[in-house]
Amino acid sequence: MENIERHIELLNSHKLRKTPVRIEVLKYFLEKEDQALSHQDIEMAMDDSDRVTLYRTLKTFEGKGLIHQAIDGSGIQKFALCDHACNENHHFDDHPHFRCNKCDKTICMTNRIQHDFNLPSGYKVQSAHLVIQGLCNDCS
Amino acid sequence: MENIERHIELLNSHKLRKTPVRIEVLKYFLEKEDQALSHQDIEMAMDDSDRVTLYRTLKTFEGKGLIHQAIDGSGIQKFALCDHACNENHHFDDHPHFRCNKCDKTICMTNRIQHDFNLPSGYKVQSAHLVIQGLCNDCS
DNA sequence: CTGTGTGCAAAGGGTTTGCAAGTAC
DNA sequence: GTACTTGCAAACCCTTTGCACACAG
Repeated sequence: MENIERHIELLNSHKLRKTPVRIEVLKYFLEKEDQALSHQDIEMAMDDSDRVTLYRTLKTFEGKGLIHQAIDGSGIQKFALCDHACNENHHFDDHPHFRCNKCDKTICMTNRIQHDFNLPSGYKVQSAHLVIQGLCNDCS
Repeated sequence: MENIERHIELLNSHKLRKTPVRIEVLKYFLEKEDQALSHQDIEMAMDDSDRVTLYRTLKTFEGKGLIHQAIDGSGIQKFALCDHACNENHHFDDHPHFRCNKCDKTICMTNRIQHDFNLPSGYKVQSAHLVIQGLCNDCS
């Protein structure tokens, strides 16, 4: 499919109405595909749109498995596009996130996190998140 | 030194006044030594004490290198006691944190995080945090 | 005694809720 | 037409700031 139509495909496949706000938000995520975006990042990129609507849009997207929260140590909620394997029941976002300490950009990395932690007995692993902080190539 | 006097030792060595609030907060951290505690956790454990004072106490402790923020993916700030090697200039908290998805308890693990990430060129690592989520021994 | 810490009140900022009007399908 | 979405206002946190009084050293 054409990249220009991916947002339509994604909304369809997740059974979401194709409203102007959702299209605009999703297009922005696709444009910044490897990045995790904060509410503020997105809000600034939108034409006008209401803050509240954006909160609800993100919550809806998250609930439908279109985006997931990325842990990056900034203390701020950030969201990133899920990959194709995700749906509303299962998220597979076990890749590391790199956050730049200078420009605060957060990038989703592609390698998988190794799950061989030696936990005390009785502990069960369900997911793991690796956050790497440092300087990105623009800032180093 | 006696364990019962560790809070006094710690306040002395970090050049902090031994006020009742600080002693009570620090005692609680020592009691929960391997855990990362939220503001709320601590507030509930205090006898009465003011919310604002607790914010300031935690900020002071963090500034002096007595505690550090732990990233656990809960979205809430949590703090854990620094180990002996930490001071106001350097924190060495590169151990994984385990958060229980059921009881929300966060535990500091003892093993070190491996720093052999293969980052794209131009990227510089300054710190890394590993968050493991699942069920703790009480909840599994 | 002096500088720091505490507690109260109030301000600030981000997030959520309620509701009426608008829109996708 | 119906159910979902949007935008505005207001409520609701949590966190920070200002200031006068209290207290550690």
